[in-house]
Amino acid sequence: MELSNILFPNLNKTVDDVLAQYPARTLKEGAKVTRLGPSPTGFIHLGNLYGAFVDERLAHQSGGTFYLRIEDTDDKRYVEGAVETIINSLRFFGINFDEGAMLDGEKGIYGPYTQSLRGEIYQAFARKLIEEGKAYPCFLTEEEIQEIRDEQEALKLNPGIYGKWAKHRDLSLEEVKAKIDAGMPYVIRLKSDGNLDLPDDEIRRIEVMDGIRGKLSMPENNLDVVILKSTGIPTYHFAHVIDDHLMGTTHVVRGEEWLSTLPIHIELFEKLGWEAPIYCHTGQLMKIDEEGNKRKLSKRKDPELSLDYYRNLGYHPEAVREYLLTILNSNYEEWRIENPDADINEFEFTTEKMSNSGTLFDLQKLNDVSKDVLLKIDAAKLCTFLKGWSEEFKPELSYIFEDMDYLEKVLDIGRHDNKPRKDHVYASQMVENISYFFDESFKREDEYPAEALADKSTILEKYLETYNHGDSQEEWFGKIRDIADSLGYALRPKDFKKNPDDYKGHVGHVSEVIRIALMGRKQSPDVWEIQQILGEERTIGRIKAEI
RNA sequence: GGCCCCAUGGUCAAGCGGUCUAAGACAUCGCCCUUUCACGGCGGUAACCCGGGUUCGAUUCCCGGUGGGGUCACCA
Repeated sequence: MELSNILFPNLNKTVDDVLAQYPARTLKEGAKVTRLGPSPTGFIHLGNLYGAFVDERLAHQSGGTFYLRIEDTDDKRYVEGAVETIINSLRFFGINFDEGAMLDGEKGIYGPYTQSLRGEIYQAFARKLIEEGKAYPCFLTEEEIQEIRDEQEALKLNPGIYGKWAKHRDLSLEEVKAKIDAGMPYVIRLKSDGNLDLPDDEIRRIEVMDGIRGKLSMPENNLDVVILKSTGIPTYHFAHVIDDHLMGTTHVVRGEEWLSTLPIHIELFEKLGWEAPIYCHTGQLMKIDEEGNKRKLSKRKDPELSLDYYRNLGYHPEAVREYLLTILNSNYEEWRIENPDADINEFEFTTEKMSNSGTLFDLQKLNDVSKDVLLKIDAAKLCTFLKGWSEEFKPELSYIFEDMDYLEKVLDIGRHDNKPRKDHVYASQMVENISYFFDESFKREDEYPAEALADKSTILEKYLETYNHGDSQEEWFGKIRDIADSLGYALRPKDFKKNPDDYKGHVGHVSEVIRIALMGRKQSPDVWEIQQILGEERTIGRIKAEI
């Protein structure tokens, strides 16, 4: 009896069967096939988005294919509904898949696109490797492996199962059979040809051209890594190699944390007789916290790293997209300045222009980018965006959306001048910014200026007396100047600054009184414009209330 | 600790041996515009990690160090 039959008694699928199911892709010149392979933990973070953007751009810019593969080989981590979350989150940011796992099943002929459904495929290849003597069953228990590790540590050797430490490498057929009959669990390990126990200059090195980093040189792999777990499920390493080959991936984009396992993957490709895809190892994403201190974005649990964090605050997806592109490709920002209105798709994204060192996530930069992005979005769309955000995160703010025409005017204040206002940054900031436009949220936030406090009521009374809602902006301000003048305020701030003793204050203080009465704050866009939107009734009402 | 990646101002970064008394953007500071704010304009502060080479000449190439990061699982 063959070893492979003992190990895979019920496996009918052969490698040839599998290969026949996966024809090579017919791609036009230069077309790239990329993939996103998230594990379904239900947690997507900025780093995933960052990588996904690279994948998406590379594929769609070249007329290639971008597909979604669910890498659920770690059963402990599966979270219900995670796939939907992944797809929806990415869609929100404008990233759509052409193939692979979809909301309504699967699309494409290279499936199944969920690794847990591909068990026989991996097993078929594992069996082939065993038949060729390139892999073997290993019965080492957790305790035994720990003992090996301890011993290696004591000897100051690199830990791991390799060389003479790979004790089950050459088990006889009988030994294997006996252990299996005894019910011992086992894994399948790669039988690595690598040898690192050599003088430095004799160690074989692998050389790989990385799409982002250029030439990479590192010692070959020597570890007998697990390719099939005792459950028969493959490890990431094995699944990656099999899937990306079968599914015709041309470019594998992943974080630099994978760099150190690259030799494993290269050996696996060699053992299987396949050509490896082009690897693109991106730098890590880090961040600056609110206090301005820098800190690296830690692994998975950092809530500030969650995409939801930015959704919650209400960043517009276009803004996040634009920002990510500016840190993704060093020449993007320049291009954007030269082509302020060009479609994002017109920018030619290249891996060569990608930064290969860790990038600090800069919230201030995001905000700055966001201001410009939001300026280009017309008010009606902003309303829709704001409404969508509110419905999801701030339903209590529904009163804002009762009159969408009103909201549209509010959001559009000062946006069409030569020097347009850039008040809008993100949704939660916006609703806070415009809160005084709604009686439900209008409140006095600032104090009246000391210079004009004594005249407050007088100013407001006079303002009311002469108020005419139909006044032009010039007429309107002329009246304020009259009030200021009659009460002893300088008409020009400079005069007041020069001779502060000659005046109570200046015209700015007078209009500040009006501004606070109307808006409750001393900073706002142009008062006249706001009054036009507020309407006569509400304007007069607020003035009266403060007298 | 072994191995690997990375290294220009506070941040993101141009630069790929001379054009660098080192670009730009964000942040910051000052001035201007101005009835506030925002916008905008002008200007300022601020950097090639260190040490050796190679070279007529190094920010740029090589080596070493230092620093930061990653990785050493039946997780991805």
